Amino acid sequence: MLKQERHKLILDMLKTSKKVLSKNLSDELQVSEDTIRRDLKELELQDLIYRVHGGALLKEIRVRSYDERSTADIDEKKKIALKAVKLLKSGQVIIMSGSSTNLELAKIIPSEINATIYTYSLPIAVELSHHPAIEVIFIGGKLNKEAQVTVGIDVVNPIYNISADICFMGTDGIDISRGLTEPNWEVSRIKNSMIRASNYVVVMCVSSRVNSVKRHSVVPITEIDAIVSDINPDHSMFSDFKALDLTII
Amino acid sequence: MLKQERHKLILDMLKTSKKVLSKNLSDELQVSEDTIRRDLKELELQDLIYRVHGGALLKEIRVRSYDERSTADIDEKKKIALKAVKLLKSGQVIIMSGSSTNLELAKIIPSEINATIYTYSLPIAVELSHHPAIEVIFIGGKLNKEAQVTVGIDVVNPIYNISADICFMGTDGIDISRGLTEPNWEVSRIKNSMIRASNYVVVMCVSSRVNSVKRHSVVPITEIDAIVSDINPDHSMFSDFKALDLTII
DNA sequence: AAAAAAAATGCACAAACACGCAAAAAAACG
DNA sequence: CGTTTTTTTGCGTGTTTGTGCATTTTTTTT
Repeated sequence: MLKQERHKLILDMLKTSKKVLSKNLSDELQVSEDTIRRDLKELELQDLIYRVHGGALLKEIRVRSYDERSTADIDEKKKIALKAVKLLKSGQVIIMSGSSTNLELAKIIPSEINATIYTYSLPIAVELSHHPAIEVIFIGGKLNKEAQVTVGIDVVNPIYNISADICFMGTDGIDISRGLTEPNWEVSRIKNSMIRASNYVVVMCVSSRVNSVKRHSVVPITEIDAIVSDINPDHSMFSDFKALDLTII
Repeated sequence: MLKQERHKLILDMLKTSKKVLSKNLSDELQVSEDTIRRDLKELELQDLIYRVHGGALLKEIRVRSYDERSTADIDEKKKIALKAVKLLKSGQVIIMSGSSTNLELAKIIPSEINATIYTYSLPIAVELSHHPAIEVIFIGGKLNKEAQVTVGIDVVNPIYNISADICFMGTDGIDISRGLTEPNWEVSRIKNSMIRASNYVVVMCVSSRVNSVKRHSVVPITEIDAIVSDINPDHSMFSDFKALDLTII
């Protein structure tokens, strides 16, 4: 394995797990710890990582925007993103809704994944624009400044022409009888069309919001294929969903 | 086997496997490692591969280019933005192209201005989303990561349905006989449709680029209503434009 | 304070590299 | 067609780079 390959792998690992241990790296990459230390030294010199005793930590490239810092349940959302990223594969056509969970997902997509992603979220598009291999299609429309997503009929129409392999849908409300629900009517219509355009629908939901219902219906629960949450998929909370053949991750 | 044949094969291999080793190549292509090294050296000189000890890797597109470009002539662009902002009035429907000059303009729009702005530039949309009274319509499409704008047929079509009061157009080339020109073909088509959708067209151009011609034509000079530059509007450089009844600001 | 873990340092060695040169191959020319 | 010129290739030389190991120093843990 080439030195640069190792460097890339180390950076990718850091991106997803935020820390790496020299010991683990030497084991996984099949080189001596000395070599790993030299690698980390180089990466530190390039200002790409923050080296500490025992390994290295992720270097925060930029101070993240204010609204992101204040995001509720950010740790839970990062957990969800870590599980969801495993569903991504090269060659897929992907639709991503405009949730903060999806933003976390966008941040940790490995650089070797080569796929097409449709989104109508400004921050997700910005994040993905730094990815070397993802083709980004932004769905235009009137910008909702609060949610930083585009809304309106101009968003719904183009979605009808998409045929996606997988849809990552962030949500505020999922319930066994009422299905997927959403507080904003316009967003509910957009989410509905996104789901109808996708072969496989993954709902990402923090555990505290499972079994909550919002004002506007998006789709019945039967339209959902999988739920990714921050907690153990064997939790009793999900038993009803499992009975309906949903995959819990 | 000819040298160019090898080069092509090497590039093909790189595309599929993302890395090549000099040793393997010399074995597969039946030439000495020295020859392979010379090949790789040439390909590196053409910026097609990233050469490393032991072989070569796929060249990753640096996304930094946009940030680099946006800082060129930044003082001139701020001057232009200061002049252009005076043309903005509440109630207008505005189209903004994706230049760094327009980004500077977006930053200084007074908070009391209440207008609708169409744009296809990611950074401009992000900037405008912080404005309290501007309604932002983002024109979607495939994202060009380098310029951070959307391009393609999906951008041009929606513009035909717009009717705008004023269009702020950043440019790399304006010339009295060739009119507005643009290095990127797709962008030239988008700019053309933007101008046709607008009542009044303002071209913003740093003085050093006045009288420069790029590859693709956007519109003849007669379609332009005003030019905003960083220098004195009475400069002799503009006398020809004035004769055609263009406003110089 | 002692023990353990990790890091720095110096060294050895193999692999990969650069450079010059000459042979071979290809192209250009009369 | 043969000859000259240019390009491409392989080889010998010495140099650089990447890696692992032993030893010492530093940091962390107990």
